[in-house]
Amino acid sequence: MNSLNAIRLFTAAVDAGSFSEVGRRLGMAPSSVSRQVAALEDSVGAQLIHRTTRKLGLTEAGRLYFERVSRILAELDEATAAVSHLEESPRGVLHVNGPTAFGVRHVAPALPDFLARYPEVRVELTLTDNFVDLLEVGADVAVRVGELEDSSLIARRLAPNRRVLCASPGYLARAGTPVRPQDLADHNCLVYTRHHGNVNWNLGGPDGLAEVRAGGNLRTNNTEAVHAAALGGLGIALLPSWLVGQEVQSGRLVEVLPGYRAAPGALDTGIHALYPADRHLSTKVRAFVDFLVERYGPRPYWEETPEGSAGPDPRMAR
Amino acid sequence: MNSLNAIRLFTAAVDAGSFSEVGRRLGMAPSSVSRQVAALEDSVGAQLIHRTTRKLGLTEAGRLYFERVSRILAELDEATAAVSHLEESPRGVLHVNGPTAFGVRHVAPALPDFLARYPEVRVELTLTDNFVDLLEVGADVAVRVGELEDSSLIARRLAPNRRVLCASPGYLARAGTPVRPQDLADHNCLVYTRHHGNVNWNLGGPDGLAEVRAGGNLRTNNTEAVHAAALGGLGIALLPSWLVGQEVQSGRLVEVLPGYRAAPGALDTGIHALYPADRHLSTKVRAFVDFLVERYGPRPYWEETPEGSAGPDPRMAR
DNA sequence: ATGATATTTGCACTGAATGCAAAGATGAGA
DNA sequence: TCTCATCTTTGCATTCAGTGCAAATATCAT
Repeated sequence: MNSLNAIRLFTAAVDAGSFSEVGRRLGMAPSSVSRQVAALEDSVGAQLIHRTTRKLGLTEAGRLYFERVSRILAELDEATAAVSHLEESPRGVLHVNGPTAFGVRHVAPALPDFLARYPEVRVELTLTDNFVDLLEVGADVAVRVGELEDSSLIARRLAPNRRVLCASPGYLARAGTPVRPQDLADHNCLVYTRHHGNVNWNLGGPDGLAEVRAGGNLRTNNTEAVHAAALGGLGIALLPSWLVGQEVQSGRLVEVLPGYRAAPGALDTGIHALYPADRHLSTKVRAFVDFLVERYGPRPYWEETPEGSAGPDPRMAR
Repeated sequence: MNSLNAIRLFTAAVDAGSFSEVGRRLGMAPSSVSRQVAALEDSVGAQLIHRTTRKLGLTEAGRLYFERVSRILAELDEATAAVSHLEESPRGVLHVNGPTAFGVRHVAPALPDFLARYPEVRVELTLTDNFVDLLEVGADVAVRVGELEDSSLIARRLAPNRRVLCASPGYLARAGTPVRPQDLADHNCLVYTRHHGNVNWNLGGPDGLAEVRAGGNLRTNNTEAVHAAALGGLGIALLPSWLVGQEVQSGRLVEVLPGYRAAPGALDTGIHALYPADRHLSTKVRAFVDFLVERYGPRPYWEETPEGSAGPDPRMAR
């Protein structure tokens, strides 16, 4: 098992023509150089350098070894430089993982700006709705909405995840607009069932928490289906603001009971970027997470209401 | 300055998929593997492997580094193997240096047998009459006749260097044959002058040393010239046996005062092979020197006389 | 839930690498 | 020819990196 340092000293000695000169250039004792080269010769089992007090001369074995090894050292340095280069600035392929609904609406639209800012980065975006192991899928960073599995990953908060009640103007015109949480019992509530059961909506408002039994003629485990049904005027839905915010702004949906929000629960811990807790966080991951934090900001664009501050204190949902 | 061992452990970890497995295969503690890889990551400045308690996953930097580095490691092992291979058996180029006269007569004629025995060796023979630095000319081994410069070289005795008196039959018929050393004063002595001066011949015989003033109408610093003159019948010469031995055997020259030899002096220390005093003597040099020792033997073929043991005890010249 | 196994870190220890000084060797120059 | 400067090598004490063990923490399978 020959040491890399010994090989470097050997080539340096060939270049310099003297062990002492190598010591001078590299700031070490000539005896150390001598011993390292001698150890290398022992390890390869052949004399590499003929030594005289005054001159060094390469053996045939030494000449052969030098030619091959000096090229190899250069390649090794090059490989190290290439890896270090990767971390000088955001560069290379960035694997991003996230849920489909959020990814389509708020990650993919952000990528043009991100890639414009970092031209040497290429993004591979994989959108999956089941929680995947970052290592399994080979992702560098994941965007997660809601629950954070406890793991060795680092979570950086990107935005709050607030759920609001909303319905289409058509439905409200037909069925009326609730003014108190209890009124929901008389409405067709479109229920997203994460797992079986749990059909109650916990709403927080000016007068504290109110648990409302939500029921109607649609229950599904797919948020998009709830969304589509609400847009179609089927009833009142409890949906995340990032999903309906812009439709509320455009008027295609109307916020119901605007003073009330889903009480913070497992689903409402916020939107986070997750990445491995490595000692060396790659610059491309850091750049991407920073970019998302900056883009969503403390108050994401999907939260903005046309009237200004119509909603309750946004800190409530934190 | 990254350690070669760390790189080997890194690639081993990628191959094995686990630090513990590497430890098991290489017989070391998993913690050592972990630390070496961590140190490598610090040295290149990038995370190479994502670690989980259960799985290892390559970073993009790690993938890039692994691809390049595993090939480089293979090349390095190959280079080491190539050098070691050189020393498994005599192989490669053997640079031989020697004096012209001896080389032409006794080294070059030996090479066919040597090369036949060691087919993988190629010989580069350089014959020079001035003493050269082995390192300067890049020689692996030198054959030297006579004086040995004191140096760090190892000298292995190949044969004695005896000088004998001889003349052509024609000269002796014309000028008579001396029977005592003192008779040489009346003969035309062909003098080889190593440096200026020193025209006396010190002869050893049955009755001890005899210093004879040698003089004649030819003095030269070239042994070959003396040789040619003696063959031409100009006079009596004191020449090394390796130069005239076979001509004495064939009768073209006749030994004069056969009981006397040049007394051992600087020129008569013998014929030696010189090679660097390296800790690793290359097999090709050892093979060549052994070959010459065996070929010349304790009594070189040029010393053999037709009558058997006509000359004095050959040990005298030692 | 529990057990087996994974990585990592603290800690003590061993061995390799280092620098310094001295010795031996060689070439240049007086 | 002698002396000096400089080179390589070796002995010796010291330092530091690398190692193994044990404990802590984390994850997957049962």
